[in-house]
Amino acid sequence: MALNRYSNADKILLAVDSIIFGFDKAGLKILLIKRDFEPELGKWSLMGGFLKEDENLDEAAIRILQHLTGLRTIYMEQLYTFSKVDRDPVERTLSVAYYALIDIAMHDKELINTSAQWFSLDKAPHLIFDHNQMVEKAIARLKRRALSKPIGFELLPPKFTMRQLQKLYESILDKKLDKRNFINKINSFGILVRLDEKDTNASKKGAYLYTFDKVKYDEKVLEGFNFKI
Amino acid sequence: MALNRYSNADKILLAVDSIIFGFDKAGLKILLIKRDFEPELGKWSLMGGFLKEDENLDEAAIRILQHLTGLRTIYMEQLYTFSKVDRDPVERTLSVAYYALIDIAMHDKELINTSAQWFSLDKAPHLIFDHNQMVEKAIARLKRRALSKPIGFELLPPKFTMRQLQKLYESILDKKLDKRNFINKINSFGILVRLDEKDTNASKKGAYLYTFDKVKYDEKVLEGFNFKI
DNA sequence: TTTTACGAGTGTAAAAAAAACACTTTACAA
DNA sequence: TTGTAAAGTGTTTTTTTTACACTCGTAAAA
Repeated sequence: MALNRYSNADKILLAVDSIIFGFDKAGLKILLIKRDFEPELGKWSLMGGFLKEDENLDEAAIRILQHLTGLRTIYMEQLYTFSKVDRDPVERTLSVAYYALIDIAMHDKELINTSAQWFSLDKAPHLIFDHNQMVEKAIARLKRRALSKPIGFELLPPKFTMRQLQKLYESILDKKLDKRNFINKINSFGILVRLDEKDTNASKKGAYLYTFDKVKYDEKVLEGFNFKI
Repeated sequence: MALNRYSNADKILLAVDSIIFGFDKAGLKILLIKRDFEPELGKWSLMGGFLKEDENLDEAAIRILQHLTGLRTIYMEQLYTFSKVDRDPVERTLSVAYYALIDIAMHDKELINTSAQWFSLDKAPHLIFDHNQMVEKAIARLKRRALSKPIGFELLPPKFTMRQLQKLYESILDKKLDKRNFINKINSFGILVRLDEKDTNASKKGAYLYTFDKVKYDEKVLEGFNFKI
């Protein structure tokens, strides 16, 4: 009886596809790869691979990303499982989408796959299968996340200016923010530490550098906040 | 090459398990079933079954629920995919969890499976496998949902009193609310229509009955709101 | 050497939203 | 007629959010 229940059931291929968000001076970007195998050879796609019998999904997502790009990302989170019957023309395949956050400048040297490329969100090409839908869902999730938890630790360099953090929020929320209100709000969370150093890349006067107070940052990640701005 | 990519990959069993939330006078409940097959025969479990080759996950979730309980639910939503390698002792199985919302009184007659039973959240038994973890995640999701979108259409009878709606929010958020503030807030969304009828079940004076203005309700589901209360 | 240009930094007042709060009404039952 | 139990109803206070403009410091250009 037990064996029947299980043995009657269909076994199915499981893909894991990841939306890799990166951030640099120019804004928020996603990492795409040019497919080097059929079907859809030469088309752009998310980073993806198949789940193995002996690993869980989180492990697969990390393994695939590492293998395809060399990147060891800091933050990955499961997004949604896509299951349309004909989503993959070759064979019935479900795909569990993950999204990841990384600081582009920091990890650029790790990138080993030359067919991988960063695209800003508005200039990204059409993707294979249902990957565009996955990206949309990831953007929506990232937006919600940015409003309810601190974000940036994974996307910014270890030291960053207030304007970089503001720009990050602006690219995620796709909306200009008032700089005074932004600073006041961020400071009210107590997750930043202002250093005595300044960054003079972007201005002659120089801008204070900040780091995250990781303890308070992690507290806020757990408890959440209301970033209504 | 193409065939290789796919044919090297492992195929895996996919379960679909559903957390069914129901609401009645006594509060928020979940529907559990006593397993009638091994392993874990006789233990309590979520409603579950296996995904078939020719259906997508949403379809499977609906089919399984209908088959096990007779219930035709109004609202189902994918929650998360659980993938620990040894989560099912019989065989490697992934499970995609769904959660559903239904009005208990309305659908009680549909319930055909006598081993299915409603439990209030705090009195629910230990469940098999990782099902308790699924329930926790579903409760957290439902809470977030209640704060960002109207909820209740699927859980309440067609006509309901303001106190029933408040009680629903209170059981989801697990927190007492002030009745005047609640009414003011709900009214500000404009999703309710007050009828001339009164319900005298709970009080001698009788309480006004309301219905949802489905058009405005659906608008608010789409645009979301901030129910900070 | 003075002027210009550019981003950095800073605080307050007005408006909106949320929270706190208590008494009256109704109708049935005792 | 009196007691009881739930329904209904607004205002004030507090908190949060928004709007808004000038000075500072430095490097480059005049």
